[in-house]
Order: sequence, then C-alpha cells, then structure tokens
Amino acid sequence: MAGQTETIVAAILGAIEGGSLRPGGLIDEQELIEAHGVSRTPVREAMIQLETAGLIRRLPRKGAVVFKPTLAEFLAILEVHAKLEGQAAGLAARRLSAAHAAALEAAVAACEDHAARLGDAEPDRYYQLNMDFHRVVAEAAGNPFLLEMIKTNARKLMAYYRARYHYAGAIGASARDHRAIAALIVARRSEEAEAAMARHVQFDQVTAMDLLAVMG
Amino acid sequence: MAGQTETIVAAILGAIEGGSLRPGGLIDEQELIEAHGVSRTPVREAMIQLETAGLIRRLPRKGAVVFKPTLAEFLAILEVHAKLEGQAAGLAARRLSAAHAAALEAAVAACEDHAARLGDAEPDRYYQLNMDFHRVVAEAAGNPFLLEMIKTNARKLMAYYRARYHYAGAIGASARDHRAIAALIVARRSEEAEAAMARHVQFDQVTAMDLLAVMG
DNA sequence: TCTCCCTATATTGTTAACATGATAAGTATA
DNA sequence: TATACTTATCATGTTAACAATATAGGGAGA
Repeated sequence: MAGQTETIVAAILGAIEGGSLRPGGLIDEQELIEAHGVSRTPVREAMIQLETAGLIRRLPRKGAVVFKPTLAEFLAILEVHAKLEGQAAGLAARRLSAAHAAALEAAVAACEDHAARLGDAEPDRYYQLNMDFHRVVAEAAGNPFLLEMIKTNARKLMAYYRARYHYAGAIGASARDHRAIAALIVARRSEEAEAAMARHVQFDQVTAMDLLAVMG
Repeated sequence: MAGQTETIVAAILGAIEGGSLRPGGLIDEQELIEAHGVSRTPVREAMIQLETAGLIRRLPRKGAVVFKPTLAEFLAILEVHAKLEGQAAGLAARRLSAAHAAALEAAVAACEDHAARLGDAEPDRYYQLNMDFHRVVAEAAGNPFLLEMIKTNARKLMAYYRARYHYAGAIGASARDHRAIAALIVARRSEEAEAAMARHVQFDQVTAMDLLAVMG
C-alpha cells in the first residue's frame, strides 16, 4: 500500500500530457480522492509536489489549476528552454553513442514520414513525434539534470507546442529542422547543432503571437 | 496561523545557506517539530517541497539529508549551471538598467575590496559577496524563471562554492573575473559576457577535483 | 563463537477529525 | 431597490492517532 502520492502525481501528469487537463483547467481534489479511493493527504502531497515543480498553481479558495503562463511568463520560459535544448543538442553532438544515433535517426525519420504522408493532418500525433525527437536529443546529451529540466520546462510550454502544429506548413518545417539538426549532431558539429536547435525551439515572435492568440 | 509549512521551508533553507546544515547532513524531523511547536504534517510538507526542488533527499528509514551530489552529479549540474549563468550575463548585457548597473558596480567593488584588503582571509565572507555578484547579474537579466533556476542550482552546488575560496589566490582571481565580466556587461558586449561568465562558473577540472577531494 | 530467526521498536505513509478563515447568500434597513 | 451586515457553509491548514513495514538487537541453536 505504498506510494499513493506517486500514483496521484502520475495520474495528474498523465492527464496533463494526454491533453485531458488543459492549462488553466481546474484539478478537482474531491474527484481525485474518490477516483483513487484515498484520503486528502496523498492528494494534497501530490499537489504540493506539482506546485513546487511549477506545473500547477494553487489559488487560495479557488482550487488548483494547471499552470497557464501569461505572455511574459511564456516568453521567459521559452528563452531559457531554447538555451537548454540548444545545450542538449551541442552535447549530443559530442557524446552521441551508436545506440542514440540509431534512436535519433528513427525519431527524425518518423517526423519526416508523418510530414510526407499526412502533411498538416493529425497535428496531435505529430506533437508526440516531436516530443520523441527532443527527448532522444536530450537523452543523447548524457546529462540527467539537463534532461530533467528540459522535461519540466517542456511540460509548462506544452499547450503552446500542441497548438503550434495546427498552422499550415508547421509540421513540414519542423520535420526539416529536425533533419538538419540531426545531421549536425551526427556530423559532430557541436556548436552549429547547438545554434540550430536553439533557433528551432525559440521560434520567432510572430509565431509566438499566433499561438498566444489561439490559446487566449 | 497560516503558513507553517513555509516557515519550516525557510528555516531549513536558512540553515543550508548559513552553513549550519552541510551537504549530507541529517535533517532531524523531530527537532524541527519541537523547535517550531508544530505537528509532523507541516514539516513533512516542507520536506516534500525541498525534495521536489532537489535540495534534499529522503532516504527510506534513514531520514532526510541535504543533497550531496556525487562526482558525476556535481559535474552534470555544473555543466548546466554554467550555461544558465552565461545566458544571464548575456541577457544582462542587453537589458542592463541604470539601477542594476549601480548594483552591479557595487557588488564588483565589494569583491575587489575584499580581495585587496583581506586577500585569502575570511573565505566565507567572500562567498557571500560572490553570491551577491551572481544574484545581481541574474536579476539584471530580467527573466524570473532563469533567476529561479540559477538560485536552485546554486544551492545544490553551494558546498563546493564555499570550499572553493579556501584555496590560495582563489578570491583574487574570482574578483578579477567579476570585474572583467561586469565590464563586458556594461559595455553591452552580450556574447563576450556570456562566454566569460560561463568560463568563470565552469571552472576547470583540476579545480573541480581539488574541491571534490576536500568535500569527500 | 557464529549464524539465523524472531521479536520489539521506530519510522513513515495514511486516515479522520478538528479549527480557522474566507466567501457567498440572505435578510433587513435606508 | 440597493447596500450593508450577519450568518452559514465550504475550503484549507493542521493535529493526533492508526497501520504497516523494515531494521536492529537479542536469543537460541548449531
């Protein structure tokens, strides 16, 4: 009967990543209690963990909501996130193992395949492929702390990433970026890989404004 | 009677930063309960927060200990930390306000003053001045998320930073670095400031090995 | 004397109940 | 009719007690 808090945390994280809990969405404490048959404490502890990680916010007497960054917060997180993803790509170029190289190729190929066969259709599925690509790069960097930070930040920006692929041509452009970045990593061109990844993540302000318009 | 958890968190953080709680040191739950006259829950919640932030570790049946990185962890954190501090310096060079410029000059001057008047003496006091310098730069970057990440990472590396200034000549070298970095920031030479700060933070492996030898 | 097993104890996760403070609703008065 | 005050309800932080589990220590047997 150990680890009820972790179960709740996993459940909430799953709901956030799965998209059933959207940024700004309320997390019903009572519902979680009944759904998992536990008391308030494990749920409460799970909330504290997620709040500390910055993934939810507990508003006084309003309940907990999934973190939904303001425009300023969004830009601030993105600024750092782009840097970290860039570092990951740069390190991956220096440390790429055979296994990671294979995984990287597979991830890029999957993105290209989606773009070629489906075009702009099924953006949510491409979102998953995109996640895979970035995860593989971060893992190939061989720095667990960097990986963890990237994961957490990505979750905060998730809703915007998701919305991104609803724009015409976005998926094709993303897949081409991925191929270019992967080529630089495989070629061990660390600094160029770093710069290319940072550029890829920190998309231009016009795109950012588009997304913010959609997300409200 | 609100905010007992926060009180406990602040107390532990203060003890860590003050140096009375060293990395690897045990955090006595019972002691905190008695010292603050609270029950287990607020203490427990404080522990969860600090563990999520990565500042402490809760070992099963061994109690909670202040996070003490292994060699591999230390290097991994430092690798990311240097990047983030570098970014902060680069952004500060672009965004420096008059108020921050004044604060920066004061922080650097304090470091130089210590080096000139005290030399290698009172390393723990210089440690505080060093913290001030890095905090000012991070604040001048104008990115609250970046600031928070740097703070948390710095706390994890704290013990090593502290030990660093016990080496002959370390304080003088640090103060000179600070002056050079500040000059680049004031001159708005963003990329050079970023590179200089990254180099300053990610000290060479020889130094790292020295510190690890001391810290065990 | 050494090893294995059993028991006692202590730590930790969990529960239910309590206390407090805020918000909302309803009523009364201007 | 609108506003202000009072009351009731609900959310939330906190407490104490309970339950389960692992570890350590002691005793017994080889």
